[in-house]
Amino acid sequence: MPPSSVRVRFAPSPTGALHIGGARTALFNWLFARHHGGTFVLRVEDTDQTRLQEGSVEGILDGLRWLGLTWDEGPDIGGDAGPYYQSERLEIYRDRLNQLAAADLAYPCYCTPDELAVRREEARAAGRAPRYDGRCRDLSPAERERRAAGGRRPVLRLRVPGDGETLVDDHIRGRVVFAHADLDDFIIAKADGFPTYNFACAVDDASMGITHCIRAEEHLSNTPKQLLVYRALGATPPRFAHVPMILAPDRSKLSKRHGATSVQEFRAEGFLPAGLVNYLTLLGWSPEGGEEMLPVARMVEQFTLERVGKNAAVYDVKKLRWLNGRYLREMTAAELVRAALPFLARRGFLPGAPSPAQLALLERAVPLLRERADTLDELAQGAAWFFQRPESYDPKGAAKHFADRAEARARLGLLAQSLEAVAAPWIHADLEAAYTALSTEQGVSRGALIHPTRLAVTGLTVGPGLFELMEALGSDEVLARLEAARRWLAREA
RNA sequence: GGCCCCAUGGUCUAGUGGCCUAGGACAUCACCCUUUCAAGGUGGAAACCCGGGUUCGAAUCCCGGUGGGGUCACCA
Repeated sequence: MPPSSVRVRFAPSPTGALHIGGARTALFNWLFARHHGGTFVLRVEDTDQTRLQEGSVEGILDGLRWLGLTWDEGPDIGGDAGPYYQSERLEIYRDRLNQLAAADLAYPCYCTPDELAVRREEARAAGRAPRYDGRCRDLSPAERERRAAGGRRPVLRLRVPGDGETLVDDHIRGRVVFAHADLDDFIIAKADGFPTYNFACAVDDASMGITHCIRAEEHLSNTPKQLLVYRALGATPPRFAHVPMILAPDRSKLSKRHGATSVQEFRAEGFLPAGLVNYLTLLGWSPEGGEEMLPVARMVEQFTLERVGKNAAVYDVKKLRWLNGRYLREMTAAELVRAALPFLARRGFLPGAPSPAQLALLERAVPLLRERADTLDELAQGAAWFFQRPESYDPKGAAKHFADRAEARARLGLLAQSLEAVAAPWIHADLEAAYTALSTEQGVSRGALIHPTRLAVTGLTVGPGLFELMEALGSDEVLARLEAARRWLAREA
């Protein structure tokens, strides 16, 4: 793909974790940039000093990296359009602010937040739109001076034309018209001198040469304001594309009470970056061929804004799990071992730094385990029998397969005997042959041998194929567990 | 409440006036496979929000209604 002039950005505010909605927005921007051979810029929108959260930027960058969404310019790597923290771009805003004030395109407003809040409430109560009433709009220089002398720090408001309208030509939604009458003179600089979102965003997108602004739909109604800023500044706006929101299963905005919402949480639950990325891609976008599972390269190749839908998508963890499970099953045993290690350690099955022998053991178990796991944590969970001997036997299973204690004990003894005759290291085919022979010899079904064994060895009634399981565990361990089960049966009899 | 966006099965979606007896995927149900559980395979049930237009013909275009969402901060 030839390099192009496409420049897009993801501009998170460091007030928390990387939310899946934000991750999806970042992903679409990234996909768009990569598809067009353009540039993906990361910019930190930290103009609200009161809402900064310790470690948030690191968390967000980390989440993005984990997902594989690499950026070409950003806070940590710099770039020609820097700095990439808005808090470091104050001189730029100051300059533009002065420019607008000098041209009387913006004016100082001395109303306090409290006064504004009161008036807003009054308006709301009276059924009127809670908009700024413009009382500082035409203050004379003398009046301004008087208020300033009174100790009031003004904010700066953009002078919005009272009539006319602003057209947003959205790449996804088409032409959306906003009447200026519905807008008010919004604040572009706070009393502390920091710019507000609508101003900083426009200034930065313009000065950073952003060509396409791809963001969540919640920003659509901000767009006319930003367009007004561009106009006042005499700058050319980017092309806008507002992607649909991601909603919770009850169609409300996604929040904590809906379970995992941040990328970090999904990561901690054992989801794979490939699974999450693939799922997120399918939320609001669909490939031409309709395939569900796409490697990143294919997404990049296929991604266009034309195929982004308009309706909000309800996030469905079931499908995420299904996709994740498919990616899990596509990994090699070695990759899976490495990925599962932290989860195994967290459950106390393995030390954080396992020995080569433990690793080798694990590599034998993982192919068995992954067939019934959709996440890394589920895989770890399913590995319990592998690392620890059963402390008890599943009650329902015991009621069925250990009903007659004496008989079960005898049968397990018989089983142990014939297993001892199988040459170590065990191969599952040999084990199966031994079971088949014994079942013929004893005149019982294979199941009558298999089920009690499984219960004795794992304590469970469900799990991987018994013979593969025993092969992975090894003769010493299996025999020891069989013996332990017989002792238990003797005790319980 | 004002403004704005949206509307295909439970969920994600394909569909851009005839190819639609509306396709795919997840979930669900049944069956098959089978030593259990999964995985896998096969099959089933399941949708164009409603009402008006336009048109020979509408899921597709227009209008209205309804419903959902977003936004109206010195947050982003």
